[in-house]
Amino acid sequence: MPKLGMEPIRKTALVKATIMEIGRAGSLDVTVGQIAKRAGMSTALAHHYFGGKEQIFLAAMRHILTLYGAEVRGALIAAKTPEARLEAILLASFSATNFRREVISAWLNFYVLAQTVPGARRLLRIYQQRLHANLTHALRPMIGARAAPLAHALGALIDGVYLREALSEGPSDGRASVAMVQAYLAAELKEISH
Amino acid sequence: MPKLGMEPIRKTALVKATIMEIGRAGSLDVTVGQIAKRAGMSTALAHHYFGGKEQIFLAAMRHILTLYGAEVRGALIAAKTPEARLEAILLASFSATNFRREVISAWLNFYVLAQTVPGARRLLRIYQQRLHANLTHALRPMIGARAAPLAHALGALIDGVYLREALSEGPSDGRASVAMVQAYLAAELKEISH
DNA sequence: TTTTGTTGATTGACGAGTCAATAAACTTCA
DNA sequence: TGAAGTTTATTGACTCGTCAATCAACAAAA
Repeated sequence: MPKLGMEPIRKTALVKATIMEIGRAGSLDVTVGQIAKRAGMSTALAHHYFGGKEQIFLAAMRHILTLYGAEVRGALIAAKTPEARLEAILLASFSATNFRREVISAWLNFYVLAQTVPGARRLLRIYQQRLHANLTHALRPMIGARAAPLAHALGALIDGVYLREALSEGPSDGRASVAMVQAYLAAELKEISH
Repeated sequence: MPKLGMEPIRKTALVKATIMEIGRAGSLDVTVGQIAKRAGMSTALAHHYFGGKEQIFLAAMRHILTLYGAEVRGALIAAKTPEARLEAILLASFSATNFRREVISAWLNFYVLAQTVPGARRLLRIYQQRLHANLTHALRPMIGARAAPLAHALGALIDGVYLREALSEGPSDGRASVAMVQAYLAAELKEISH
């Protein structure tokens, strides 16, 4: 019973199902059949809308990156001071939306994907550049030229916290992670200002 | 012409081939055939010695972890002061042996593997605990009770640097990474001592 | 009747693991 | 010493399962 305008509905269903399945499996060893089933349709339909498995993965990755980007942007408009901007970025990075096991697992696997699939690599680069730009922009008024290298380290630290979270047993604690990164930041900032 | 005592030779050949293949593919999507071919033998022989693909992977992971552990231990015996101990750990972590693309890629993929395979998870935990213990031990004389949380952050930072290295185009620069982590450390240490 | 939605069935490829068979080296003991 | 038996090394060929992708066909809306 084909109602029209199914395409966007099916596509978002597939994207969400993909993220959930990757999170469940903990790897990219997820069949189109599993994804399609979770999204409530046949494999053939998944192929019909996306053309192939790789494109489904890329769409899922794009979706996660888009969500994350939107959340950061939203938090940034309310932040007026550099300090507030930094906090906004951190809070968004470790928010309940982004700091969930499935999402973290998907993220980790996208890193793997980016090693072989140019499209995935491009997407990940965009995320890294945006994060770096946001951090640098917030840090520059505070510490000038040393903003760039510190932003670099901060980015690595954030990624590292994500990576470890992918392995931890218990429920993810975003607040603790934010606190840790902020402690680092505070130390670096105090150090620089003597 | 079967000379005896082939088992250890074959096994190490397979382990090395596994690491190289994972590095080449950038993922765990590596067939036993590819591994066996690179190691110069038939698939059947690989199965004969290891029993299955998973065990080959685990052996490769154990090998990497062992190498890393040995290097850290070796660097630590020469280090007498806490500062020297910290530097030793960092230098070993980003040494030419451990900070090569294939090894980093294998490392990243072992994180993925650890999400599903209990054996892999156990191995990775051991690595994390050892790193944490080493860092804490070096830091305690310097900052007492604050050693543990700082070691936690340091571990995450190191992992994060690794993660980013897996994606970077150019050749890996271990020295720059060491410098970055040390800058962080210096800031934290100065902060704590007022 | 053309476009959009949808699926069951099928294909073609690939890969893990098994097996039977072969051969060389070691062991035993008559 | 040397024949008989045992263990270790090694592989080609095969089985069995899985999965991405395709296709033919049907349904309903425009």
